[in-house]
Amino acid sequence: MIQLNEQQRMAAEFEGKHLLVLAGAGTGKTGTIIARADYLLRKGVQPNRIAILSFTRKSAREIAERLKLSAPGGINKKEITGRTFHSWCNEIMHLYPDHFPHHGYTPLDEDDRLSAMALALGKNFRDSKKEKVKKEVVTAIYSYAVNTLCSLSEAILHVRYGNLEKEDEQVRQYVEEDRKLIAPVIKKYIDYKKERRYIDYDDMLSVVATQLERDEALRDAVTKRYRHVLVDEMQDTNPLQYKLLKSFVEGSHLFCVGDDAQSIYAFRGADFRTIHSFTEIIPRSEKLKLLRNYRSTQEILDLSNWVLEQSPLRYDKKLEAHRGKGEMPSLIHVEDDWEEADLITDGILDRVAEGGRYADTMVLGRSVWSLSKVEGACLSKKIPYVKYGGTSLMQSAHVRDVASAMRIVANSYDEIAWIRFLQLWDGIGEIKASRIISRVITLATFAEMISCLQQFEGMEVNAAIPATLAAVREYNDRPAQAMEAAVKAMQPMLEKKYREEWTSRASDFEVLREVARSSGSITEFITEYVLDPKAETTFKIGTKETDDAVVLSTIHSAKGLEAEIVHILNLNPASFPSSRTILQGEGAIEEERRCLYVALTRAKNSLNLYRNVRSLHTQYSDANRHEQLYFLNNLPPHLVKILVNGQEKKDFPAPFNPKQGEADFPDFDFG
DNA sequence: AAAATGTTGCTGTAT
DNA sequence: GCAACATTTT
Repeated sequence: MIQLNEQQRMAAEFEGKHLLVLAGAGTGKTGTIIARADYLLRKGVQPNRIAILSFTRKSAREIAERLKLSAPGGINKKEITGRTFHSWCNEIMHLYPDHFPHHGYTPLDEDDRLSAMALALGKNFRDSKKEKVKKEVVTAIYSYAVNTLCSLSEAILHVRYGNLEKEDEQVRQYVEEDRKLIAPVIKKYIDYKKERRYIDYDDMLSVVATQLERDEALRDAVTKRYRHVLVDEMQDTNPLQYKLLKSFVEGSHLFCVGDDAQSIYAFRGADFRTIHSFTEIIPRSEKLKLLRNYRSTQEILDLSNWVLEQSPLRYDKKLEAHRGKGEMPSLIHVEDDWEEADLITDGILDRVAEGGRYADTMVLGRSVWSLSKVEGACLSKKIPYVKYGGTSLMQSAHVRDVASAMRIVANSYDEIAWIRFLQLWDGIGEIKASRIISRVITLATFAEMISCLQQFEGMEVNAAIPATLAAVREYNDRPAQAMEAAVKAMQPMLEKKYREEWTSRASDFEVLREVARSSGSITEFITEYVLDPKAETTFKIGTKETDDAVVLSTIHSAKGLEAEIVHILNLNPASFPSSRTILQGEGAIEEERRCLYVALTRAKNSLNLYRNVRSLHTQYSDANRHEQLYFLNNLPPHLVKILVNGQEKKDFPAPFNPKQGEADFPDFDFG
């Protein structure tokens, strides 16, 4: 059994219909979800009747693992799963295939979705101002509209003109003109998906949410199946996910846990204010608060509270440390990213030399590549680490190459896979590939396709192309072998393409084969892998497997985690908030502030912030504005210890602020 | 004309 | 690590 305080126990053993638990950082949110699931299991609820939902794969996995440790004996622990909203929707489609024509479609990951949108856009798409519109922007607009259930105009206004005055006549005109141009493009993208049997991430939620709302029989069946729906990080629910949950209000029990101050997914359409109105919107629901922080020392919470107080928004939150006083957080002045990485990794080595663990330290960055210098320093100093967030194996070129052959076998309409697969072969480029695709993609059966490729009229087609596909097809029900066949057949080209890198890249397929082994078909493997591509990279010391490793993570992926020592990279003006955010208006800036708050509240004992001289200004934007908005402006001196070159100082060295016309780099000896 | 190779610049956070 | 663009080779 799990140790709980009075409030946590009340939540876990709640006997009413629906419950919302409002809980600040470190008050045991995840623990309460686990305790709730544990309580239900002990009461005899079958594990597959409980859906535990989260927004990131990592926290979903974390919950499942912790629950397995505490779960009572006599139950099948394999059936305990924590899942993302997306994988849950995929499961529902899988369980009730008759209600979903999209069942078995090829899921598009973010890169594929952009490729599909590029095809819909055509080259050189320009808006009414004759500016080139990027596929990324149109995709963001469409995604925002789907996730927030809003109109295309509202989405355009939010994504493209978020910082401008909504009521302005000129702005309205821009939006209207954009809408006229973009609407047909989006229609084309939607038609294209249907034609090619594609389903993107947003569709997975949208299809299931809509079908559940419409189809009473289905809703009955699904709510009977999932009696208890437990939602972690409720503040990150967007309107589409909320719509999905509403189908469960009548037949199931909702148990939601959240914290408005930790909402950092507004970019995905989340609105933390929905948790404020939870009890009004959901009938027969109650609210509970968890107040006491068990994680951090008071000094860490004082700084976190202060950051939140600077916001014009009111979060009605002041965390108090159950643990009492500790060490003061440090704000450390560094010259550049390399010094930053060096200081942090040296600190890790010192601690380990004194008998500490690698796993005591967590390094947080705003983006994945902000972690790269620290990663490099870990590699060169032989520090074991796990890196969360960022590109998974599936996004790396060699895996996509091999997967393309498997995808064609799974879904012969998959044009994006065809393009990639064909261009791997000698002498086939964009033009020849599209010629082949246009003929092959209309054929009804796999056999016809193969024979068409074998005797292709008007062009010499390498016989190895149909041979490869036929070989992969042999193992349709054994994805691990299918992958092996694909790698074998494609090896000569892959070796040529990746040259001396090939040996190290080839070892990735061994890892992937293990994953593939648990899937029953190629289609299933592709779907599961897109939904959970195991994005973490682990560095081991020698060949020894170790679970003691430094954690490198984005702030987003670190939500729900904690560590003794936390380092936060690049806490400079121009980074917090970033120049990009400043252009997006106040909402984005406030989200950025919450992001910082999430990062600060991960620390248990030691919190180290780095202020990096080199990134104090960027070439794009107005340094004054950055200075003005910097989240650590007017930081009261009693909250942090300022360190410059290891010495405690009263203040920072003067910010490096070049006058106009002056070189914007520090003195450098060119001799 | 099409493919292959080289270069530059840029990347938010997640599913 | 890759996409978009530029240049060289087939």
